[in-house]
Amino acid sequence: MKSVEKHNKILVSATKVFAKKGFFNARISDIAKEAKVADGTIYLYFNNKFDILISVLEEEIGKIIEQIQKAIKKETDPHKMLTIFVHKHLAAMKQNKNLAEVIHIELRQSDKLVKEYRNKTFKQYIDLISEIIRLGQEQHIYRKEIMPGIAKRAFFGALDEVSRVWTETSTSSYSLEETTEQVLSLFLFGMIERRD
Amino acid sequence: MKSVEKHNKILVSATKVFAKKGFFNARISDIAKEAKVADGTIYLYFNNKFDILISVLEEEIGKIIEQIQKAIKKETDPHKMLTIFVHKHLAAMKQNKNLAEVIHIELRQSDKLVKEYRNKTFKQYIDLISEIIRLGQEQHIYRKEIMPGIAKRAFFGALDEVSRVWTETSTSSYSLEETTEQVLSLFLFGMIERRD
Amino acid sequence: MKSVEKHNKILVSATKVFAKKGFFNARISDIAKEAKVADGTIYLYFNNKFDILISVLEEEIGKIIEQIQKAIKKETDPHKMLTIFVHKHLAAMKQNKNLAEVIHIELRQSDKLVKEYRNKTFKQYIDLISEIIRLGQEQHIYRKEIMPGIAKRAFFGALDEVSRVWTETSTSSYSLEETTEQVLSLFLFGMIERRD
Amino acid sequence: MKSVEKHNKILVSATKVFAKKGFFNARISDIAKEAKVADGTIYLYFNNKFDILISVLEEEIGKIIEQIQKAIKKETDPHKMLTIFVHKHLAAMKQNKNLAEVIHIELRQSDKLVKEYRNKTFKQYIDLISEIIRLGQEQHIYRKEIMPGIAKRAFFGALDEVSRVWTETSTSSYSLEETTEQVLSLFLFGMIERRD
DNA sequence: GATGAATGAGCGTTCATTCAT
DNA sequence: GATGAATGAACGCTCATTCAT
Repeated sequence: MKSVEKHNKILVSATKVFAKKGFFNARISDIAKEAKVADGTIYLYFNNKFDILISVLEEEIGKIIEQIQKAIKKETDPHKMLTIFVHKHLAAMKQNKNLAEVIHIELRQSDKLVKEYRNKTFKQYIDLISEIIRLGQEQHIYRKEIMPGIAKRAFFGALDEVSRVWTETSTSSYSLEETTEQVLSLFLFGMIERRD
Repeated sequence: MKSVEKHNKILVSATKVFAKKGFFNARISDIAKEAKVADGTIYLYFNNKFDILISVLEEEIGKIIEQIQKAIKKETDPHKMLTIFVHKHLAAMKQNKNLAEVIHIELRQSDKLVKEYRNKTFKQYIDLISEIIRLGQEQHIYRKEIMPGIAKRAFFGALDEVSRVWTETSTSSYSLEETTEQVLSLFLFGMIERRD
Repeated sequence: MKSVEKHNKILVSATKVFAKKGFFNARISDIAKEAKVADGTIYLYFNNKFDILISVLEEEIGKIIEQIQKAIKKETDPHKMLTIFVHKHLAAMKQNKNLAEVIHIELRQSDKLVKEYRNKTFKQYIDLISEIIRLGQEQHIYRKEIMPGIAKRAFFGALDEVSRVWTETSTSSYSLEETTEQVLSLFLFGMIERRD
Repeated sequence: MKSVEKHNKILVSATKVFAKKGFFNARISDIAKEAKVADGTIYLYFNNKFDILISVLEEEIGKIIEQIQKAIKKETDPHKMLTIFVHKHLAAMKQNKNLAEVIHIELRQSDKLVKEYRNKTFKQYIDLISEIIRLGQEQHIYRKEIMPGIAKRAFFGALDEVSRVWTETSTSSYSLEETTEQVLSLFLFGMIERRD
């Protein structure tokens, strides 16, 4: 097995273990067993336990973030951009449940390094939303009263919490399509019934 | 000092320490020092470290949840109910930042007992939102296409993430009033600009 | 309740608790609860936990030892003296099972103070046996080859182990009389069948 | 060092420490230091502190018990069997003083697991005595009035207490041979002087 | 004298990390 | 590079003892 493959195998195993037990309850030996390597081998690829978590965040989550960012930057229509954002995000969360769990749980950690990651890479991701909103406001599609700095948080929080439904329940629950449609509809039109 | 007061002092200290370091990095001795009691004293009031976290969730958060639930149940107008919910929730989060941090971080834990709490008390809290939405739908105020089960999550997720702004930054940032107004406006009217 | 009575009540309670859990597993609060006093009260009557054990040994066991010593010193016939020793010892062990348990278990402790007690008071008790044997040898009743220093230990060890039967089993098992008779017969006549 | 050797080294060290301080006063770090390993290493070979004691009982004592049992089963003459039993037991106690101390002290513990060991393996050992006595009675060598169930206890108690003399005193005291001879003579012929 | 809440030293145990093989 | 036995720092928790009431 090539070095890169082993690095990745450990990362995927760590994601699985972190998802199941949480970072602090996960043991290096759990990850090693899951990856079918010796405990010591892990330290050939990562500096320490925390480095593994950071790597999961940076590499695993990073890949998804990058994908979504790319897909959006091809578009110019704010509506379509938002649609892509919502759909891709929820799809990724539904597909890779272990990673979703890690995002839900570990991204909140009070740890300095985790906060750092959230403030750098993850902030860029969320800021995509505010950029889209601003774009929409410039094109007079979105209401100018909306404050993008607050709206981006509301939007991401909604997506995050909504996607949790798939990691919580093993039963089918909501489909990806209806969830995407609901969230978009909610943020675009609001809840109020119009009679015009 | 009366027993109840000391119980409470430890709880407040624990909330502060958990907020700063997170549950797993918090030491019993940290909490003891913060509460100005001996390590052993803590065990006169709580069974173990985890029991303290659960108590923070159940007692401290519980109080706030109860308050909000009460305030809402006096109202009958869905709009006013939502307004109260948003305002009270954000006000509580802004006022008690330590507790807010604990909610943001620890409520996500993969631990069984924490999940249990989230599934019991906390679910009731979130379900308040779906009830209000259903009420609004019956009164033809809210669009019938909205699925309350998804909307409640989006709504709570938005509130939760939005309120994080106050624990993250020490600078003034957004005011309570404008944040409340923004979130309400977003969920009620959506982002799309109407020209009617 | 007079001071002396409380002192005694604690001692009896301690004997019971030590018998049940052993010295190290016994907690001061166990003894306090058994004696129906507050934890702190115990320290008005004893210096520390170990002092209680020593007091049990010295006072409770001491009383019995004294009784037996007195009864024997009234006699002059070695046979009768041995008979009294065996009977009284076994009777005491069967009667006060908690105390018997403490003798069985705690008298062995490697602790310095316990060893000291065993070397002082308890040695005197066991030395009663060697004195009786020597007396018998002088009167040409007991074989002169018997070494009293070894025989006294064999004798006491036998009594101690034999009496354990009553603390081990809740069922009736052997009676006091047959046990006394057996031990005496064994040490006096040995096991070999004589055909004379 | 092979795994088995280290396991054994810890066991021997533990026996020494238990002998000196007693189980409850012995610290894991004492045993580790004695065995020249790190504290944590002990837990690679034993589950917990108590497991070490149980292992000392089962493995160390077990070896001796087995040896003696084997040696006896080769014999058919009750007298010779008893002689072997006494000699081997006392020899083992005199040779391995640490183990002797542990037998003297820890085998009495009120702990459930210790009692269990005493009731299983150790009982078998003591029952060897009653079997020999019964055998002697069938061959009309030993008096039929002797109750083997009581005599076995008296016999073992005598041996146990007699062997204590070597762990108590550092001075030479009694030799192995004279002690063996005395105990045998005592139990076979009793103390009474015969004039026939 | 009596209480029992408070104390804090002390220890068993865990587990991330190292390093000889 | 890979292993996994060994390490030892770190911490939750207990409980004998104290002392203000």
